[in-house]
Amino acid sequence: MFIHFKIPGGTVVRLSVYSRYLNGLKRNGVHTISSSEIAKGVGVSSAQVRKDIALFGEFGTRGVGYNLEDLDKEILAILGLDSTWNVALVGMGHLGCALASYKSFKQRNFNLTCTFDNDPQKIGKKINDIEILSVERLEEIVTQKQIRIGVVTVPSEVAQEMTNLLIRAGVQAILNFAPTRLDVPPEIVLRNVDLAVNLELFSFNIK
Amino acid sequence: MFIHFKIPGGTVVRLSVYSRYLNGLKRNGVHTISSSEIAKGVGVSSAQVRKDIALFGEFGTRGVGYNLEDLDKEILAILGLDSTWNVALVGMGHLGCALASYKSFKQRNFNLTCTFDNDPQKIGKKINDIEILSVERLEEIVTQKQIRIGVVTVPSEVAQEMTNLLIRAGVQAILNFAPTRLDVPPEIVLRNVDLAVNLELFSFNIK
DNA sequence: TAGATTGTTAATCGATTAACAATC
DNA sequence: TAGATTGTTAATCGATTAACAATC
Repeated sequence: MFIHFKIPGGTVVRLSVYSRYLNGLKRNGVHTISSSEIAKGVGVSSAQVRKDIALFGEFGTRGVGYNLEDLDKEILAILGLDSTWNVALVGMGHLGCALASYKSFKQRNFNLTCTFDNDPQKIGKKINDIEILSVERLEEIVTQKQIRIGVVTVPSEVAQEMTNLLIRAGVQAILNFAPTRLDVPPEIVLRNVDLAVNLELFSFNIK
Repeated sequence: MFIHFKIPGGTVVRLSVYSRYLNGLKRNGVHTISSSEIAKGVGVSSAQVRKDIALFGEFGTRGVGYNLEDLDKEILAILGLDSTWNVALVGMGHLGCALASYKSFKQRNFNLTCTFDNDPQKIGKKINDIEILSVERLEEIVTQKQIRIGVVTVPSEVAQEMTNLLIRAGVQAILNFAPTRLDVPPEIVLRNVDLAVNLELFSFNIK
C-alpha cells in the first residue's frame, strides 16, 4: 500500500482503537458492521469513522456496511500489524518487567525478542521466558537480530547512552519512558511516554 | 484564578512541558527568559509559547521577556501544582511498583498516599515507604483521606470493579493503565494510558 | 532614540462535522 | 422501489503561525 498524502496523526491512533474494538467483536459471529456501530463502540462520530477508513480505500458497501473480518484485516494491514515486529527492551527495572509481561504486545504481533540490563544480579534471569542479557551485548545482538524497535526504560542518566547504542545497532523507532529529552537523528522515530504529564492534566482539570 | 473560556488541551500539555523546562533551568542564576528561548528549549514556535502563556494573563514585560522565577510560579499555579495532590494506586504488580517508585511524582507535588492490592502475599509489605493495603479497605481509607486522584494498574478483568470502588470513595480523576474501556460518570475525569498504541504508531510509521 | 520582545489580531492551516449523492 | 449506509464534498470549527502595534 502506498500512501502519498499526509495522514493525520489522530487517524492512526483511532484506527488502532477501531482495530482493537473489531478484534473484541469477532467471536460473536457478527459479519457486518456499520460506521455508526463502530462509532458508538469507541466513542467518536460515525462520519469520523468513515473518513478515517476511507482515507485508505473503499472497504465498505454502500447501503450495507463493512464486512467485519475484511475490515479487521484491512486495518491491521494499514497499521502494519499483519507481520511480526521484533522489539528490544533496555532496562529491566519494575517498568521494564511490567512491559515484558504485558500480554497485549504479543497479541498485536509485537515480539519482545530480547531484554537488557547492566545489573549482574539480573543478567541471566528470565522474565516471561525472555532472558535478560548484559547491555555489553546490546549492539551485537540487536544488529544481528535486525530489531527495528527499541524501548528505553532505564534511569534518565543513562537513557541517552542506551539510545545511542540502539541507534548504532540499527533500530528505527524508540519508545522512551525515561523522563528526559533524547537527542536522535531526524530519521529515527521517537515517542516519549511521560507519566507525569497525565497527572498534571488532572490537577489542571480538577483544581 | 477563574478561566471562563475554553483552554485547548494542547496548551495544558505544553504548559506542563514548559514548566519542567523552566524547573531545569533555575539553578543557573538566569533571571530573564524570552519566549524564543523557551521555544528553542522545548521544540515549539515562540508564537506558540507566547500564546499559551498569554491565555492566562500578562506575565511578561514587552521588550524584556519573562522573569524566570515568576513565570515558573505562575505556570505551576495554572497547572494546580502549587499545592499537594494525594493519589491512591490500586494494583501493585510490576507496573504499580514502577509507578510507586517514580520520583517525578513527588517532585511535582503528587503524593502517593496509599496503595492497594488483593494478594495476601503483598499486603503489609512496603514499597518506597508506602504500605500495601488490602483492597477491602480501599473505600474506607480513600474516603477518609479525601483522595481525589486514583491510578488503576490492575488486570483488565477487575479494572471496572476497582474504578467503581474509587469513585464511591470520592475520587474525581482516574488514570487507567488497564487495556480496557472503563465506564465512569460524566463528572469523573478519566485518562487512559495505552502502552500498545505507541508501538502501533511505530509499526504504521516505519512499515 | 534604537533595539528588543511581549501580547494580540488577522491569516493560514488542518481536522472534524454535516450533508448528501451514489449505490447496495 | 424503499430503506439503509457508504464515500465524498462542502461547511464549520479550532488551533497554529505570521505579523505588528504596544511598550519596555
